Amino acid sequence: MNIKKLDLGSQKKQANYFKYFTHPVRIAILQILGKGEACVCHMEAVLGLRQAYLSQQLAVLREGGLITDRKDGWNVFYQLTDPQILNVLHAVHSLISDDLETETSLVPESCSCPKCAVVLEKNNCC
Amino acid sequence: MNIKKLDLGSQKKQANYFKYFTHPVRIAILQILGKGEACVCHMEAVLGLRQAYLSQQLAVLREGGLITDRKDGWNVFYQLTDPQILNVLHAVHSLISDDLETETSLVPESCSCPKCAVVLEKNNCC
DNA sequence: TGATCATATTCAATCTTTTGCATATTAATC
DNA sequence: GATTAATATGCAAAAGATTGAATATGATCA
Repeated sequence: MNIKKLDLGSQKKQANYFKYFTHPVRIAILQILGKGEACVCHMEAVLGLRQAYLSQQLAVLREGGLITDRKDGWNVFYQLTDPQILNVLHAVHSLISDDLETETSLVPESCSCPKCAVVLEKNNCC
Repeated sequence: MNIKKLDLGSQKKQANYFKYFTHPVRIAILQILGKGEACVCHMEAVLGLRQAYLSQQLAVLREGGLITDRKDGWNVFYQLTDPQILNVLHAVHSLISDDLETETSLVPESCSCPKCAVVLEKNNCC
């Protein structure tokens, strides 16, 4: 039997990329950004997590090139680098969802971040 | 600011599922099975990896429900539980491939496993 | 210029995954 | 029934990821 180890270069790249998706908070962040750009304080409100912790996970995604940031005064707004990232999430979701569970809404009861303030005024909904 | 931690149940499930994809050998296995069922000795020949090591990774995928096995005499043939698993691989591949790299062929120079023996006889190719 | 608000970084403890080695199981053949 | 071929399992050391606490940066406002 021919035992010659392939280098699996392409598979290594893919495996490494998948690591960005192996954390519930990172998935939640990507889902939020899938609906449009958001600042850290917004995610804080939506997810109910401490800022420092979110900032760590955002750094992981930023270093992986999945998200980019844009500074605007006090706030830093993040967005997806490539909307195709959502395809990855959808592929897994449709594979494992029992289609009975209601999708977590990811809508905060209140959010005082600059973006949401406007929306809340108009819609009474973030 | 409203700090009420969501449970992120759906995101946890997804994050856990992604863990099956974070290993180059597991990705290679899924790619091989994407082309049809295969026995362990075939993957051994294709990937040039030791049997015990492959068997460990197969156990991970089996326990995760991504693959199922079928015994046939000396051999155990594996196959994908759900062909949609390939969608996940494709979504990431199209996201990160520079489209210049040639896809690793995953074709062994020789393979004496029962299935390949037949193919090799006919095609001189596994 | 000093206080404050939003966000980022560092570091260490803990937990999980990976890897390699040795050994076990099971079905077929002699 | 002993042997062999194919595959599986258990365990421990090494490597990597997660988490939390403390602290740093940098823009704005008074």
